[in-house]
This record gives sequence, structure tokens and C-alpha cells, in this order.
Amino acid sequence: MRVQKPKGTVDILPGESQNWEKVENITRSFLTRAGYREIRTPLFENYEVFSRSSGESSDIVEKEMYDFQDKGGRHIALRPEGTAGVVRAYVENKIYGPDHVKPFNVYYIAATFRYERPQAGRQREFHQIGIESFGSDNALSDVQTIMLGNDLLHELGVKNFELHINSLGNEEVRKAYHDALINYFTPLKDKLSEDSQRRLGTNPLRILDSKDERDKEFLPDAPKIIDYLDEDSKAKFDHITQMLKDLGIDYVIDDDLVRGLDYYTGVIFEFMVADSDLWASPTTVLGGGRYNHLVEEFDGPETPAVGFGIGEERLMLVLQKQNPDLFADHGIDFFLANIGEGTELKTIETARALRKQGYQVDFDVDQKKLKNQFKKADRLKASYVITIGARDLAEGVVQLKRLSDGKQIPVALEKLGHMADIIAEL
RNA sequence: GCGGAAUUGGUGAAGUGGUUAACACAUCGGUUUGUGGAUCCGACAUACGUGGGUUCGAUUCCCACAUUCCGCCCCA
Repeated sequence: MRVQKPKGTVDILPGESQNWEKVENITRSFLTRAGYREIRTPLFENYEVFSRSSGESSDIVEKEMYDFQDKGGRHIALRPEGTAGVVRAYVENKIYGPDHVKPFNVYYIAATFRYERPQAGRQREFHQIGIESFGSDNALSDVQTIMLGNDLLHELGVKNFELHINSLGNEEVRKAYHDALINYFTPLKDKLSEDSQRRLGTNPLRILDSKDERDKEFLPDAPKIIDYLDEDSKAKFDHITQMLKDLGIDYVIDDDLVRGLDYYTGVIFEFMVADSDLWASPTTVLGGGRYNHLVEEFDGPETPAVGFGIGEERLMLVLQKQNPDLFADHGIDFFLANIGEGTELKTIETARALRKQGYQVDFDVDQKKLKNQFKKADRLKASYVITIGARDLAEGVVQLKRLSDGKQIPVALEKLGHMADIIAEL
């Protein structure tokens, strides 16, 4: 049988997988220090969990969802984003109850699925790193969320990202702004690109984001969301941006910033990376915002919330380019080479003992010639080779050799239990 | 969903309608058996994404499909 992975999926093989581990370990450590704990929710949910929260008319729901009927006739969907499932879990487990400390802060690193045409940094199965904070509407929680995104990217070594932020208001504000955009663009309809003529009917906000020159000339005079915000939203947005300024976090206010999901209600933001070697136009690596009504949508109590999601594949692309040192391959600590009668057992015993001391140790299970064993040690990028030979063994020693400079010393068998000391002497 | 390009061994690749598919790297074996990253010698594609067609004959021409990549839509 000739097998092939499904379109838009990838195998992450050894060599690559350790890079992911590295990024994920740094991320987990970072978020744990910030008081976020991991949540794991199902890979699939009832279809409605995603269709209702993301917006029935959003592209994600209309054409990108992996959904199917299971054998029990249930309409199931693979998660196309992380937030909805977490909100569902929050409500279903009654985490809004008094037993839980508020805000309730969680993170996840999870596989996510969208039926799309694959491209660089876009797959059908991909991974999102996300955080969500439930229970506070204070600007501090918005600022902290943005700050964590900023600091995490810095800690990982992303160099040239730009933070774009904007504010969407409540339901009424969005409605009024939506209408204003339609009123503005409708008379211009014939001059707009085909895509934007279509957007006028589906999602006029997206016209603001158009890359088509025919559209761009009309954008500067288009209505700005900021002029439609209510006083509270405006004051809060100012408060947030002021704090970012005080924290030394650079940002640009981006009137044209819109996000693909319907549930955002307040501040929204994207961290974008411009790298022409990677993408033709600046690409979002991290995006998020405030969503104060989603919990209610799931029949939970009124609960403000804010969060973000990182596209892990895109993050990896950027890091491999901008911080390759992070992925340096250091190889193993010891390779055990053995030669002569009766050295096999001593070899595997020594491997066991050294591993117990915390070292990465390997040896040649195929027992090839000494020369081949050394070659294998080189291939494994071993720092040291310990040669266990029958002649030496009779005298109670093994040979320890540092491969970088070839220096070799005999080591008494009894001392193998204290490898750190021996290496210090070498 | 729309438009474009690509598809030869483990890797990078050259190449032609017709008897041995170049070259390089890597790998494996050897260079007389206790020490590597050097040199030298040798081995290594039943076959050129899959299926069909044209042809006496196709890896080379045509068609379809698949996958990958690029741009758009959209998004992480």
C-alpha cells in the first residue's frame, strides 16, 4: 500500500521535534510564572460550540471547518480555534463558582484544524498556543494579556514584530460602525475591487484590510471605529494604551485592524512579523482580544474575558530564521565504545550508571569494530567517548576521551559513579 | 474557492524519445583485526509523483489526478 499523509499535514520528526519541545518548554515555564495553568479540552466538540461562537457567517464556519456526523448521528467538528472549547469547559465545569480563584487563567498548546489551501505557515492541521483569562474587566487584565504576548515573543527571541491594536466596542457600537461603513462604501461600489464588492455584503470591516490598490485610495477617508466608540470604551482603550506606553511596550493603533472571529468586544491586537523571506506581506503570529459575552453565549453568567492565540507553525518559522541558536543541536554527552571479550555487560552497565547521573549516553548495540564505534560517536555529536577495553578492564580502568581535542585519560572503574568530578579534571 | 510554478536515489541535483539515468554529498564495506572527524579503493535508482494515452519504444510528448511551493481570498 502506498501511503501519503493528508494534504496540509506534516510529520514532525526527531531533529525537528526537539525544536518544538524547546519552544513549548520555554512557553510553559513563562506562562506558569505568570500564574497561568494548563487546560486540555477535547480535540473535537459539538459543531455548535464553534459555529455559534465564531459567527455563522465567518469564513471559519462557512468553509474551513472540519465537521462530520459521528456514528451516533452527532454533528461534530474538529476545533478550528482554541477559545470556544475553553469557554465551553469554563461554563460546563461551573468554574464561575466561588470555589475558583478569579480571574481564572489558563493556557493551552493544542492541535487545531482548518480546511484551507496550504501555504508557508498555513496548514490544515496546525498548533495554537493560547491563553485565556476569565473574570476581570479591568484594563490591567487587557494590559497583562498583551504584555505576556509581547514578553513571550521576546523571551523566545522573535526580533522584529510590531504590535497593532484597536478597539471594537460593544454590540451597538459595532452595529453603528458596520452601518457607517456600508453607507460610505456603497456609493463607491463600482470602483472597488471584486473582492471588496463581495465583502460589502458579507463583512465590510474586511474592506479596511484590503491589499488591492483600487480599494486603498478610499480607505483614508473611511469612517474610523474610534469615532463610534462609547465613552467608556474609549476611556478604557486610552487607559490601556497609556499603560503599554508606561511599560515601554511599543504599539501602533491600527484603525483597520479587524479580526476574523465575531466574539471580540473590546481591545483587539495582533503581533505581526514582516519578513520578506518568509511572507510577501506582514503576517500575524499572535492575535487576540477581549470577549466579554462569550461565556453568556454558552449560558454561563456574565463573565468578562480576554486572551490570545499564537500560531505555533508561524512562530517556528520566524524563530528558525531569527533565533537559530535556540535550536542548536548539542548531541549526546557520552558514547561508550567497547572492544574485546567480556566487555559487553560492562558497557551496558556503564550506560545505565551514567544515565542515572543525568547524562545522555549511547553505545553500539550492533557491536561493530572499534573504528566504526568512533564514527558513530562523531555522528551522534558525542562530547566524550569512554572506551571499555578488555585489556584495560583487567587493570580496573577505562579510557575517557574528549572528542573536540582528542585528549584522553584513564579512569578507574570506581570513579565512574562521579563523572562530574572526572570531567572537571580533564 | 481562484491564478501560477514544481515533482528524478537518503540529500542536492544533471539529463535524453531508444542498448550502462551524469556528478556531488551522505551512507555502507574495505584499506589486515584497541581509537574518530583525512586520503584511497569498492558498493549504492528493477528506474525518474500516480494513472491513462500517443509511439515500434517514454523518465523524456499529451491528458487527468495527487502532493508541495508562491500569490489572492481568508487566517494563526
